[in-house]
Amino acid sequence: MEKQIPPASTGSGRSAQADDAAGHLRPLESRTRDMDVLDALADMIAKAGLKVGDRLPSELVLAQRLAVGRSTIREALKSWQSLGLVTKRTGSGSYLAADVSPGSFHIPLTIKLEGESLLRTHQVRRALEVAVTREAACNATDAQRAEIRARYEHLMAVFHSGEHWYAADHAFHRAIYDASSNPLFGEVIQQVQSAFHRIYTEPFGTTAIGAASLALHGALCDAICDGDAERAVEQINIILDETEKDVRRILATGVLDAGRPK
Amino acid sequence: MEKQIPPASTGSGRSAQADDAAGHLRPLESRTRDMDVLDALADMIAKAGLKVGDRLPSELVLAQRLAVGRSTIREALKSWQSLGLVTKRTGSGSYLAADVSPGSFHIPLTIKLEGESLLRTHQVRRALEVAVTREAACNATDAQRAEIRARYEHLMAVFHSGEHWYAADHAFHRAIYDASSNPLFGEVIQQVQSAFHRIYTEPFGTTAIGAASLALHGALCDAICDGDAERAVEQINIILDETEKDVRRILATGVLDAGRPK
DNA sequence: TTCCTTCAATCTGTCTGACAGCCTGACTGC
DNA sequence: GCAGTCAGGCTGTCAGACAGATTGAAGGAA
Repeated sequence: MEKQIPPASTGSGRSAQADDAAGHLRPLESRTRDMDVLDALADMIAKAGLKVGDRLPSELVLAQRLAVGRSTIREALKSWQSLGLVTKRTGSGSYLAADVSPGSFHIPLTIKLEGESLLRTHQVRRALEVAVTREAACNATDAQRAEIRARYEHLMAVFHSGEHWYAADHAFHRAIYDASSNPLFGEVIQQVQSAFHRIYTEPFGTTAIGAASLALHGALCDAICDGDAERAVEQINIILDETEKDVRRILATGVLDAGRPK
Repeated sequence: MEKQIPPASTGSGRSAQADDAAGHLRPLESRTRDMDVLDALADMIAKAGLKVGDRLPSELVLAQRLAVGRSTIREALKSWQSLGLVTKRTGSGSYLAADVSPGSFHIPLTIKLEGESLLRTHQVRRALEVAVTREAACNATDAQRAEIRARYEHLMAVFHSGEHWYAADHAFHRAIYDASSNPLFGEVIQQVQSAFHRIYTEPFGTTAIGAASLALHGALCDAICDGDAERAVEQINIILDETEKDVRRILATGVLDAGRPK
């Protein structure tokens, strides 16, 4: 991203050599005060055992304790805020919004909003869902399989009661992610999904998207609980096919709001 | 992430209903001044045609033009900085680091640095690489296939010359991403890879990782250019198997630096 | 007693002004 | 032509101030 790709012509070896040599250099970031503040905050959070939702000390307190100006504290918190690690409420305080353990770091993804973004994010989701489903089917513990089944039954109960089943569906899929023994899959999928929702602002789980696929979740649940990876992958693909049909229908009707996401 | 998952017990339907109802609500962001500034900046960048690497107007100028305090400008730019959209150089200015087109947005990922993070990011990469390889084999245009082959030949030329082939390998894989007709795949993979590199600071492309797989790239290139998706997927899996072996070897020798990434 | 109103303390969002250190381009002397 | 020097511009950081939002507690009404 920050590096220019050399031309494909095999002729000039000099510039390629120079580029390769430069490949050994990493931009040494000038330690700025904000970073020190964030490190200190991460330590504080770990040592104080703060959990998601807890309130951080006020900016004034932090500034005094760390012996820096409030502006510096604010800029540091701004970084975390834009990474989704904290949320700030005017007049109230800063609240932990994610698990900030020292030794966790963050990669921002940039997605361009174009006409087919919905399909694109769905494609990425499919690749990840297939992998995570296979993982879960192969590696889930008995407790995790029981959890998946419990979530599935809860989902069906909610659905048959006629209530909105967004949260229940979310919980079901998340149980699968958790069973995959690789939390990164779940994180990436959830973030991609959140991008999906930001593009198409209508809440997932209404009749618009996914309703047709709900009847198929039972087979997926069974396959995972049986440890049958191939059948599970087959089922998740069928489910995603249904969702993709819905997405294409939405694209065809041109419901996609042209406005940029805020 | 900001929502509590209801307990799996199927007993209480009330809380689940409340959560489902809440699923229809989106957090309405209290328009804060920073956001307005960022919107204005995005417009400015679009209208002025600023490209990656260009310098933004100074904070003072921006503050005066937008009639806000410099603090506000700084906090807004801090957001973009932490999202990797701009880089700031002390005493020099702020520089565009990514394509900030109005209508692009950003999803931050959190990765915990643990012993097996390398394997986890590699697993995610595998899921995405398989998908993107299949896409590329099926949908690449003739020009794109030619580009892939050119990059491959360049890669081999660089390799046989004994120089470092990091950039060339990067370019080869990127040509595949570009041929997939879904730029999102490439973006996600590159970001995951950059996380990989931040964990294991040694540059990819030295003898440590990937050298064994280089000989296998030819078959991958052929399969994609032939449009044989299944063979291409098979080949990329073999390549990733080799890389995974290297990763496991690194983990076994405990080379992973214990320090947190800065 | 219980509920509602009011209020004061607290906190964030924003602006102003200031200063040190870094960067850059132009100038100067050789 | 070239290298060193310097002034101006820019960012990083701090201190102080004020408006608006929030919150919890005190106090009054039913």
